[in-house]
Amino acid sequence: MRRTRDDWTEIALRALAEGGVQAVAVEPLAARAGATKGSVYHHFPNRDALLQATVERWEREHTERVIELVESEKTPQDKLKTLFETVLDRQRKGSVEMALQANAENEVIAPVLKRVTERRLGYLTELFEELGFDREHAKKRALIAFSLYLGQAQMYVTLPGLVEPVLDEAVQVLTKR
Amino acid sequence: MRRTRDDWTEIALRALAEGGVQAVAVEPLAARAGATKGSVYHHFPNRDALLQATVERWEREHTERVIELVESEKTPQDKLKTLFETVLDRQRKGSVEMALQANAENEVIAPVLKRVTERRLGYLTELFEELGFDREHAKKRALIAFSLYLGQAQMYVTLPGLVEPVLDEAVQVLTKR
DNA sequence: CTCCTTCCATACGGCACCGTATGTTGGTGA
DNA sequence: TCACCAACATACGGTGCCGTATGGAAGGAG
Repeated sequence: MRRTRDDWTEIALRALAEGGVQAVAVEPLAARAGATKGSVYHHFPNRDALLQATVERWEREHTERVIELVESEKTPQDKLKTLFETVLDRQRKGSVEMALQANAENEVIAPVLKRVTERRLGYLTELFEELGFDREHAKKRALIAFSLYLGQAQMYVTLPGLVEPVLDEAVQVLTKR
Repeated sequence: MRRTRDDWTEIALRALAEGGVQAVAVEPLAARAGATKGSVYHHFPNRDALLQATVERWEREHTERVIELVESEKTPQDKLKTLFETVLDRQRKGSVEMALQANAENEVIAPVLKRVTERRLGYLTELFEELGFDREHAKKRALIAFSLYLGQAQMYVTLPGLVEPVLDEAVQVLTKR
């Protein structure tokens, strides 16, 4: 069976979601794919290059996806709620997002995470401006909302089951002037 | 130079803060301490036992510390603000807290993290009850506040500098009914 | 002093993963 | 159909860490 570069990033992406950055390792991945590392090293110069291609693929494919999903809602409140709900859905089967957050200081991951975060903060800022906040306050709310998003995701790892019942309250708190 | 069990957990604690769970490794730690792993394995049966003793020491020494610090403030608002401010201080030199959060699914770390989180949520719930919320809403606010705490800490890793200006707003948002 | 326990160094084997070097195959164009 | 090249497999050496086995030093109890 022949494999392309994209095949490997896809396999790596799955491993990343399930086992974290550590699981993106050449030999285990190759074994899992029924191949040998000879194939991987044919497509990538080294492990970091594979990791980088993988997280950049994730960046392309998933960054806008959350925003698109959220944008399908009508009211800003519903958009916010949808945002937080995706947190729960995503974390269930293990998520790439949390795997990256857990390794935010990795030199390959850091720039990707930075770009994605800034993109999302920008979007959230617009959202709060729609809600009638001036730019300054909208920025602050956006940061608070995104921090809350991250925190909820983390909490879901530590103490699942506590997060769900709190979503409406969170949205209310965030949108109240 | 003779070393005690506590000496090793102290060294491990420093490594944990600076390099994460991965840095709590027998051989590097021994080298760093100017000893050999013979010493470590004399005091601990294996690496996991060292890690466990280390995080449990952290639990004993640092869990209550945050709460005590926060309790020194007068008004509930000030307490909340102090809570968020400690996030910033702590993260600067690398923190044990974030190292644990990044490895929340580690079987040694998970139970410790769970206990600490529940303890803090309990405290926060009381705090919101002081603020006049009924128990039900206080619980929700506590969860929101703690999620925000975690998220801010994580954001501080990814995009430092954005967090500071937002603290007052966060407190206002959280305490508004 | 001497014995005995505690503490530790040294030396070893083992595992998991990285990266390289080189041989092998299967498809493709001329 | 043959020559070539991309796409592998295989085999090897290297590194970092784990854990064990064993002998030696250092300090207190007698």
